[in-house]
Amino acid sequence: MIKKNIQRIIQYRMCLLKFQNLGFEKIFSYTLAQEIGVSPEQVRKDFSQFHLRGNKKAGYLIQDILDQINDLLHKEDIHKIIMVGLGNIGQALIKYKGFANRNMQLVAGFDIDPAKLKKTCRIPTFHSKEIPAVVKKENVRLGIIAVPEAAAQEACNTLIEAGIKGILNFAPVMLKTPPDVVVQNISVCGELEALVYVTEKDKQK
Amino acid sequence: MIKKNIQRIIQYRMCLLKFQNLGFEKIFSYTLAQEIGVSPEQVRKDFSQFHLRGNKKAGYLIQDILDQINDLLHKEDIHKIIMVGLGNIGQALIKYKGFANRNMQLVAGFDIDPAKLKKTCRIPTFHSKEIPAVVKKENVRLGIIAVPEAAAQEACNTLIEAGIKGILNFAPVMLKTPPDVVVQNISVCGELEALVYVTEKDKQK
DNA sequence: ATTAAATTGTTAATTTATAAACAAAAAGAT
DNA sequence: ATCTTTTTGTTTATAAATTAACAATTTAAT
Ligand SMILES: NC(=O)c1ccc[n+]([C@@H]2O[C@H](COP(=O)([O-])OP(=O)(O)OC[C@H]3O[C@@H](n4cnc5c(N)ncnc54)[C@H](O)[C@@H]3O)[C@@H](O)[C@H]2O)c1
Ligand SMILES: NC(=O)c1ccc[n+]([C@@H]2O[C@H](COP(=O)([O-])OP(=O)(O)OC[C@H]3O[C@@H](n4cnc5c(N)ncnc54)[C@H](O)[C@@H]3O)[C@@H](O)[C@H]2O)c1
Repeated sequence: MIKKNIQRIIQYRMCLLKFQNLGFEKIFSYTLAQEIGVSPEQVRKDFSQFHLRGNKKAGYLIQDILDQINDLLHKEDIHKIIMVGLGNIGQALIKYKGFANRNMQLVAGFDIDPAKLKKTCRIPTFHSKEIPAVVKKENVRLGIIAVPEAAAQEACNTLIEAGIKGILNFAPVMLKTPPDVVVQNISVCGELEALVYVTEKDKQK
Repeated sequence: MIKKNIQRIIQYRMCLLKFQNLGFEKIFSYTLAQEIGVSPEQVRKDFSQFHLRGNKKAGYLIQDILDQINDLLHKEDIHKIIMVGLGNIGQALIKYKGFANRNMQLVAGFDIDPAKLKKTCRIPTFHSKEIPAVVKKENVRLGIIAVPEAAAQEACNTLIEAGIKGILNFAPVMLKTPPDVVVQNISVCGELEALVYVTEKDKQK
């Protein structure tokens, strides 16, 4: 549902950061293309569509492109996220150190199981009934659903009701949402099934 | 890289199982379409491409279509998976109960940190140097990478060398692989960044 | 028995995405 | 100063994916 070109822009950004950390100031479409596994034409087309300009014969100025991509992706802000479900996946995400340097911040976790709320934790945790209050107080727009399949739609409804506009869903169900609420699904088993399909097909050749 | 139609077939399967558990024997393209958020024409087109036939005016026989999709997805076999990296994500996956009923089985976990290998665990764990031996002995074709970014390509190379053909990668890097080894990336931050982009764009309207 | 309604499955049209082609500009070489 | 090479950026072409159209068939209704 989300356009492919913006997804690649997100990848280019990571790649540009990598090369910048390696000490480079400029980069060619060819290099970026190789890194993320597309054609150089694709890179130039994507850049063109987002008005990211380089220099003939001299490639792209990494800092310049990064500044503009950061603008596009609203990297001037820190994006607050709440998480519903503090089980296996929930705990793993809470412990994850990688959010900060992508300007993401898990501001609170929620569960209905009092045992899960007792654990000391890097972020404040509350009973799910507190979701509307916290979302309003912290002005949060993004939520992660990490509850069992059976509870996912209900959790989703609560998030929508509270004013969340983007949901990352780990539960293996398609959530029903109004048009102004966007869902991205992460399906570990689904991806593995797709891998089985393609690798078994390759085998036959 | 993996075709969209097969990814939807995987979704249809989950949906068919759901309706079967609800007691239904037949289903219409319209219902499936609504459930996974596509048009009925898309469902019929996908089914047509995989030779999944229904009955005019009577829809699709759930059991029949399931049997055929199960064939397509090689659901007659249990697919063995190994995992490299037993940190936050690795532990969450090991504890995950949902693999079994999708015919997936985590058969071993690997790490280089002896502390991680000491923990008692639902599956056997080994030092990473044992990867080739285990892959060969168990005849594993799928691997999950859940190591830090800096170690991901090395882990990937080890898996490839050992004979793994499909890799699910949680590290935020694009892995370099030969053409016969397929990678699926799971990028939590990337998905969140995409959500920020679309939800902020919606806001402007 | 005929007609109407519903639903599939295929074909055609449209849209979107990717790839190819190439002109324009810049840098460097002769 | 002129020519060659490199690389961008746009335009054109091709391919892939989605949507629309509609004939064919089945069921049910009159
Ligand atoms: N763990 C994994 O590796 C993994 C992999 C793929 C998919 N998933 C999916 O992610 C989701 C979470 O998986 P998990 O392994 O962390 O499960 P889990 O059972 O460990 O955790 C689920 C948590 O949600 C809480 N919960 C239940 N109902 C709730 C509600 N209505 N409101 C708030 N909290 C509620 C439970 O108390 C529990 O703490 C599941 O849908 C699962 O299918 C998990
Ligand atoms: N935890 C999350 O929620 C989360 C979210 C998004 C992405 N990721 C990505 O997933 C990966 C794992 O994240 P994590 O939070 O589980 O990290 P972690 O640090 O908790 O775990 C990484 C594990 O890998 C092991 N390891 C390091 N080098 C290794 C090697 N060469 N061979 C085998 N094992 C090795 C470490 O000993 C450690 O146990 C990272 O790349 C991270 O960026 C994690």
